[in-house]
Amino acid sequence: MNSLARADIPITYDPRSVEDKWYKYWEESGYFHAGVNTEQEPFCIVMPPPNVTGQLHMGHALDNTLQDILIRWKRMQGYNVLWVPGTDHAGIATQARVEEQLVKEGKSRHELGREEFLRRVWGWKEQFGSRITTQLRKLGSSCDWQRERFTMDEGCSEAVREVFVKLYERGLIYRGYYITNWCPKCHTTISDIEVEHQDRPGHLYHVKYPFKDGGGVVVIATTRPETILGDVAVAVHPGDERYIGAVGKKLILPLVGREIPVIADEYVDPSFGTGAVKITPAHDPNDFEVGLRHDLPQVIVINKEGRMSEEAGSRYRGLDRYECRKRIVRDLEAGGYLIKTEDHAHAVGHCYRCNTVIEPMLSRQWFVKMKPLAAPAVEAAREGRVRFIPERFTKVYLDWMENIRDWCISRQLWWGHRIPVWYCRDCEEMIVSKEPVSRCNRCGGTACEQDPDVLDTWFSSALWPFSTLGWPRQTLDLAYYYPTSVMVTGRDIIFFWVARMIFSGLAFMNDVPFPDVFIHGLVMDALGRKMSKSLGNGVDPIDVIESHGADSLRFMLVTGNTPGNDLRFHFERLEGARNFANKLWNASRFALMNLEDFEPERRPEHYTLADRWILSRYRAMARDVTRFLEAYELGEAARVLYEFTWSEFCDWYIELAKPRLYGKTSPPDRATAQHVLASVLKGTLELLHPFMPFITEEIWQHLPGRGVTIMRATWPEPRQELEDIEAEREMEVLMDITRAIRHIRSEMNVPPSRRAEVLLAAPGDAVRSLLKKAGAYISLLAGAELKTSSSLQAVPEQAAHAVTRGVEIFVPLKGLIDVSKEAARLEKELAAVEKDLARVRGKLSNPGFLGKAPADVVEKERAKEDELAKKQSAVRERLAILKSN
RNA sequence: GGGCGGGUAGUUCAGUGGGAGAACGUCUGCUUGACACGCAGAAGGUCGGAAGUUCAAUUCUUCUCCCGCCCA
Repeated sequence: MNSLARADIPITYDPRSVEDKWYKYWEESGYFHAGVNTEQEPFCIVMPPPNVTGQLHMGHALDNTLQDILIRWKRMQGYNVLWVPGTDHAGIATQARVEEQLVKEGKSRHELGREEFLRRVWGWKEQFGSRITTQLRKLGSSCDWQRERFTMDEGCSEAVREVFVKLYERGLIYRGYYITNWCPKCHTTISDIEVEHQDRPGHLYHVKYPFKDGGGVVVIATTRPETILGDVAVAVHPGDERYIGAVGKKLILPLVGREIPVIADEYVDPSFGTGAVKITPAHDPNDFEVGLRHDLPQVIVINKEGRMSEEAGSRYRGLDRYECRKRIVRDLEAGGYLIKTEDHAHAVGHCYRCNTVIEPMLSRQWFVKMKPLAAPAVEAAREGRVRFIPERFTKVYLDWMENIRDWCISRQLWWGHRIPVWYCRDCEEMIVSKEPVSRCNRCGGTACEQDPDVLDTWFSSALWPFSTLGWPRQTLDLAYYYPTSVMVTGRDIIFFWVARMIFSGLAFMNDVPFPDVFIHGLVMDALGRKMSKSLGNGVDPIDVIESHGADSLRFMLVTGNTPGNDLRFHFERLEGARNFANKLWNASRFALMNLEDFEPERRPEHYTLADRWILSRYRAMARDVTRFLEAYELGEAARVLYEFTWSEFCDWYIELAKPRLYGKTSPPDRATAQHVLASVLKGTLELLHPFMPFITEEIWQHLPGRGVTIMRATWPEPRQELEDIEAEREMEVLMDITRAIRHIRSEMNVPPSRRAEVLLAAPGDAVRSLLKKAGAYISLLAGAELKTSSSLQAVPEQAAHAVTRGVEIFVPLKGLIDVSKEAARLEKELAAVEKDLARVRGKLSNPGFLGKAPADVVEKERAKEDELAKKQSAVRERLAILKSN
């Protein structure tokens, strides 16, 4: 099908009838698939894996649109392009969803048992695992589905075990009894960065602790009085004169009666509260550290349910921690211990998953020792081997990396990679092994049990850039595609993920996983709020795709957005993108309607000014698009395409080409117009393809001289020989004059249907010959009958007037002109000209400007002065004539 | 408390050491042989405030106010 009869092309673009068809074609034709070819330069991205049982949200849509743009662009540039897709097992989130299901059935996971529970989760994964990948296809993501990976597939699991064992052998993984962040709802430990600090109103309770030997009290201030039950000391700053005599003495713990010492520690901030701090090593991270330094006992008074434990004593045990707080406060008051209660806002840690208040808790956990791993990762960023775009995120990354704390990696969950460690029940030997252990290698006993915990989900994601390429096996893919080319992800997971991939890559591949990290912001709702389930303000990308098309969604997400900055979702902007798609569709429809007898092989003999102009503009646009893409300025690239297509190609070139295509000039001229129209449209579609893959393919397939797919078309290189400065300059003049006439017509209410006589006085030879050559453009686009001369013998009195580019324009309007209205218009014009002129002359009379500004800038100002001065006198003369009547 | 981002037309946002831009909205006029998801025209801004550097600052520096985010 070389062209379509007019009736076959719908007047409005309908993405629904187009998108699925092309995606299926691309995927089935294997156009997304890549393989090693050492003759070619690779370009590789691994997709940030979405939650396997989740569904596509706007963040994914943005992230994958940006990746797909880079991927499609590089593929057209001739790189060997691989985009690896995959999904994440999302430990806590997925397990929580399945547990919710169980609750509905009136069961718990413990009733089911580990094995049965895991069967249920895998079933859940099977049920929903293809939902998000289907949705990614609807978006147009051109990833290699033949290489789709899952963080818990066999290869990734092997990588996880390998890394765990290697890190353990290098002494970088240890097990210890430490304070960690416990979520009483999720029933697991979480790492420091999974804790979200939110400012909450609370109280600061001042409580007096009496000395054992009579003689006074020490007043402490606390926000968590319930932890008094676990106090083992009171600490003061060593330099605090208020407490010099107290250090070393014993206090009696209120309500409990336990003897506790007053100790001195640098950690205490003497300016906060009373300068005396109660120490609860089992329930506060700072107190824990103090406890270690002073060899204090650890008294656990809150259990894993967030309730008071046996140790809390009979009066309090079993109470919820907040219930207990109330009772303690009452009891302190009754006992005369409570001195005062102040309002006090403070940051409280919440679980990032379920928003429950985190309980610092002592327990035995596995940790990664971070300092040795962080050092090379810091180096890599400092030396520029990893570059963040935008650059400012380097600092965010470095600040975190340089102050990093050990990473708690064990989770008290069942869904995830089980920790590859076994314990011998007989001799308590600990065996760290990649393979299952059934026999103790010390005592030979056969009662070996695997550690019940699983690893943090991010432990496996950290390996993603190389585990997906085959590691720990030394595959060809790994050798060819690693390091990958760029990581595209949101600013919210720089710590969680990007940082961990970087140190993991350095530790196990001896190289950074990617030289560039392209960071984007978050997609907010129209009011600038984060989209969230609880607010119900999320916009479903699939709904948007069904109503407006994936191309519109993609274009909307990418335009007007700068790297790293958040973006608001406005329905109006989506409509704008949809309108653009429709504009492109109709421009193409117009072209196809006029290309029926087009012979692509025949070279044009003579280009018109309009042809030379649009080809030159097209070249500049193609150059800018590529430049912007290279700089990761995707929004700017899209803007340039939008403006060229709409404001230059459609508004001017197509309009100028119409008479030629309608056969009103000559057959060869019609062929030339066809040639330019087709080639500019084709190139524009190709440049636009990474942004709007579906519509561009649909149109491109109808164009003469097409190939198998636009995906494999060659990326248009800006051809230098198309540059034509003279044509651009001349067209600017013609366009300005056209606009000036249109303006007058509109102001003077000359109906568009009426052709107006227009007199042009052009004293300059160059302008006059241009008008002679291409005045027809003005006639066509301004609906004017032109009469041109170097000067007018008889200036019409009844005429509207304008001056631009050294040309005086008169639109005679006998009987139609309102003299006072026209005079007012000209007065306004004159004022504007004189204001400009005064500013330009101010500059030109400044010796500093003349002496120091570059010559071309001065020259430009001089030219401006000249033009403005001429305009001023022309407008003045015109006013004089009007007023003399 | 520390760091970062933003403050530009009614709204949402681009952008830049030398003439303030787009989209949407508003106003006016148009069934012009691709498109009313359109065409043509217009109105609308002391580029948050102050000081400094410069011949020249919306753009660079400092201070300051407001909004948002991250970290402690």
